[in-house]
Amino acid sequence: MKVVSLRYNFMQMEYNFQSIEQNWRKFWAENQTYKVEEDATKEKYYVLDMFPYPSGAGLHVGHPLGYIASDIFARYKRLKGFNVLHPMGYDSFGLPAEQYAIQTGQHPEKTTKENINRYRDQLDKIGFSFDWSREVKTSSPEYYKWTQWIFIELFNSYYCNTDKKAKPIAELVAIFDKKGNGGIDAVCDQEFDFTAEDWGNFSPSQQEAILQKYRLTYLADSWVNWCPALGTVLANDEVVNGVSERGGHPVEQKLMRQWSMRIKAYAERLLTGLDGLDWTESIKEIQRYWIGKSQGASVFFPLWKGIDGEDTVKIEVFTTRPDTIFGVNFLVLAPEHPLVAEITTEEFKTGVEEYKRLSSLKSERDRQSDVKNITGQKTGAKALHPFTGEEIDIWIADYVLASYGTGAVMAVPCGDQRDWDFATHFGIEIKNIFRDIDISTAAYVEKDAEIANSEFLNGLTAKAAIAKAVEAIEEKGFGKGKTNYRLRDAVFSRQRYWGEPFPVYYKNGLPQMIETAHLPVILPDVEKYLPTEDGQPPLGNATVWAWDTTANKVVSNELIDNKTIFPLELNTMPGWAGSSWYFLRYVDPLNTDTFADQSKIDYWKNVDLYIGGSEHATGHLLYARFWTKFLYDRGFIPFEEPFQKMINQGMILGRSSFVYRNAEGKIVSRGKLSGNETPIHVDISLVDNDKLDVAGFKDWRTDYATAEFVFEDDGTFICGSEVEKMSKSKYNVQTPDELVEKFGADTLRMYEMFLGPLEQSKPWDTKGINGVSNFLRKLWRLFNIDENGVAQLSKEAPSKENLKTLHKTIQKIQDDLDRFSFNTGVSNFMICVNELTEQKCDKHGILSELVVLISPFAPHIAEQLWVALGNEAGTVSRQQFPIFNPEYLAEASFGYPVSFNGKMRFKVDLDVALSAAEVEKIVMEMPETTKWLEGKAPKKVIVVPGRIVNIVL
RNA sequence: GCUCGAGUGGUGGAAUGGUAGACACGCCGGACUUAAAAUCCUGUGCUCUUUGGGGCGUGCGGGUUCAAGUCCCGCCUCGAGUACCA
Repeated sequence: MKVVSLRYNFMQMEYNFQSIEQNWRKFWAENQTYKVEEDATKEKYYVLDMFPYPSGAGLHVGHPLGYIASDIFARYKRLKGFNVLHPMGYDSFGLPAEQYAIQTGQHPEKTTKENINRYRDQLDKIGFSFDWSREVKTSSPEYYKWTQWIFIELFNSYYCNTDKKAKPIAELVAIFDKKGNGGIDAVCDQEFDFTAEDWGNFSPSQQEAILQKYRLTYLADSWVNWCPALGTVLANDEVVNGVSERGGHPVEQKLMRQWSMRIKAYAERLLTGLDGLDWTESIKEIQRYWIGKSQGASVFFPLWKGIDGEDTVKIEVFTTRPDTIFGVNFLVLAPEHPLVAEITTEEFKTGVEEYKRLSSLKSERDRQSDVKNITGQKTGAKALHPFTGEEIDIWIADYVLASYGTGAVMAVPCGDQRDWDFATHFGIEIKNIFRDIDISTAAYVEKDAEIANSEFLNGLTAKAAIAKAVEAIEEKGFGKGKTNYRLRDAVFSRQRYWGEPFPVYYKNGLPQMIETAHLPVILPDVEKYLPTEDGQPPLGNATVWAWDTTANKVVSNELIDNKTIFPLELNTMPGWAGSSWYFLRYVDPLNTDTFADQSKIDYWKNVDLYIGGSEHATGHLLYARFWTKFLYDRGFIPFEEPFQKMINQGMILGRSSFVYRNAEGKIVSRGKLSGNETPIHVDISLVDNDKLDVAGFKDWRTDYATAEFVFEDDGTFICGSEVEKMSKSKYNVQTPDELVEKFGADTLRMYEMFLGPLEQSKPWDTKGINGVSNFLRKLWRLFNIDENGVAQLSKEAPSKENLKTLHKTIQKIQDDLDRFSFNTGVSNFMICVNELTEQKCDKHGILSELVVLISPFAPHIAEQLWVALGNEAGTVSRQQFPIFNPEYLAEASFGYPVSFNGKMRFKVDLDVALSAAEVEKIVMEMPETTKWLEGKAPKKVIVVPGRIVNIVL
């Protein structure tokens, strides 16, 4: 033993990861090793990471987790002979940079640039195989020129329900010119009819107002989530529990004129498209829920007496339970419903006004937390039940939402708990339409009861009754069957500075698109990044922000004459604009004529593997799917789903350390706590294995310099710990840089993978990193590298045992990678190296294949060893290797069944690659088999290739 | 409340219905060393034991199966999403 260890120390070159990694980083950059081009002779594979927002805090160890996994996969695919597109960029528009700008007056572009440089620096150290020549930044004008272009295309499109796709708005206008809008089945805000003649007589602004109801992006007054603290509106996915996702500020409802995206037009396709995607069921489920399809009917309830004899006023409600229509006791409108003011009787005017005022004051959050508080107000108006002709009261209540369905419901207290609560609270009589069901204590919401008191629906249960009710409603013209979606159109305006400017100017109050040839409209400079005094968005501060329609350029505001020079839009686009199509730009990032060259798009197509967090389920992932479908409809791209397979990596949490201060101000060790101490976060760099570096702690903060300590009995100071999100303020941030410095990038890469399943959230912990570090040193030692960096290995033929170890590993690693089990992949390498060490294997043939196999995981050491084996530098990173071909193991292998277990099944060693018939023969001739069969002939013999033999009697 | 996911040693975690706990950390013991570090070796689910071995073990209770961590039914706990959606 002693001799062996001495021999290694004297003769072997140490594994010096620092110089190795530095050299290869340089080599890869200089040789552009990872640059890819279209290559028709190779199959493409597109591996993408969700690009980061470059925040000021830099990367912590959690960020690279997904990047490492995708990098391993990209490298693996390259070894298998695929032409791999693996780019990276930055989602560089966003709130933090702007808030920093407000505080410091620095241009967000400057801080963004600094942050990007820092990110790039950190990323480079981890050995990613990104093709950096394809880098995109959403905040660069060359990029957002095409974001603006997509916006214009959306503006110039409508959604045709007949063909179930988006089409140019010009085609719609042509139809209007010819025959009006009768018979057109298109997605539209409102139902109304006009003839070709009407259309011709409308003024341009009337025409435009109509078109806005069809366009896929449109300007409309809508109820939006307004966040006063951020001074901007937010999309639904940016509001969490009634507060803003960023910063946690309260959000209220406000009616504002805003750009919106007609994503609702795509609701059905966004829903059905999920079926073909290889995503986790949970993300699909979240999207399904968010889209929220429900089938039912919309029913019109005429007013009891038309206002001033007018009999056209009808309240439209949406219900999923038309079978309960005879149980309707009253109607409820949302307080914001447009008809409320109109229908309210004199007697109830003040009450209704007051109720509307109170509910408008409530924030979204109050409205949510107030669920148990039942409120409502009678309007005095009455509607007629369409079937029975009964008079029913119309109420307003804020449990009815203006933005869902029609903003009005038919209340069926016997069959809906909320209606029941409401009726009970206000002492409204409840009609029971269920046979033998007691509804005195609660509504009956199940659908299995027999319906009674309902004329033609009597005796039916829900399913049949719904169909029959819809039939009757349609037949009598009271309404029609309808599908409703919870998904709402997405607000697209933000009252911010640091975002894409709209390519829009206003002529007579009507929005005009700037022609593509004159894009991009570049974000102007402003003095202040805050809203203007009169409440305009920050772009209201810009002095050069008007559009000259003759020169086609941005000019000074002073020149605005509304004849040839017009004001430009003051809002900017939301953060998700740029990220909704960036995967397309990577394909051809420098193109100035189009968003990407058609032939390149045709070659690379959509993303094969997308890795990122699941927090984007209802935001980015939905919007990107929407835009992709739109671009597909309009013939710009040949696919309609952007991300075929997706893996969601879990969050890496921080492990915070605490010291405890007692009432006397002493700092107490964990073992000496009495329970009355206050925990204080302490920087984790001062703590090793829960042991505090007391001297360092005293230096850390001046107020601790003279602190008194209560130590453990053995004189050490032990910290407490807790798992929390990694954050600067908790002093628990571990940067990858320190670990790369200390252990090397290859160790970091493998350790992050070794931590556990990729999808799982887990606390960061460096306890086990030595294990990986030892493993790489062991691997290095196997190669017996001499002073000149050359591997001293035997050219002898490998032993059967050597081959078995290698082939088993090749098989397992492929299995692991194909099911994205990177952690077991690392383990299998460890097993392999342990076995080869034990076998004292120094065979060139075995070890060179091992290097290839391990290169996706630990590319730096693999390159070094590859060269040490006498190969050309850089080739292991790009070349195709036959060890991954299915034929390889079949040809090279030898196998035999190893274990007999149970009565009918044989587990066979993994590296068996004999044909099924051969395995069957061997197994059938085994003494155990013969004994078990007792002379009977088996009915069936199932051989799972190379794995398991089942014998069925 | 509803929907989805997960519960395995001291720890992170392996395991296609087929020898549960691979691999790693940690720990115990040993070798080498003046010493430390590094390295290497042995052991390590719990438990009983006459040291041969035996019993019990994958949140709980049932079931299917020759065989269940894995499949089915009912609970418990934790996590995620969502929340008056008519």
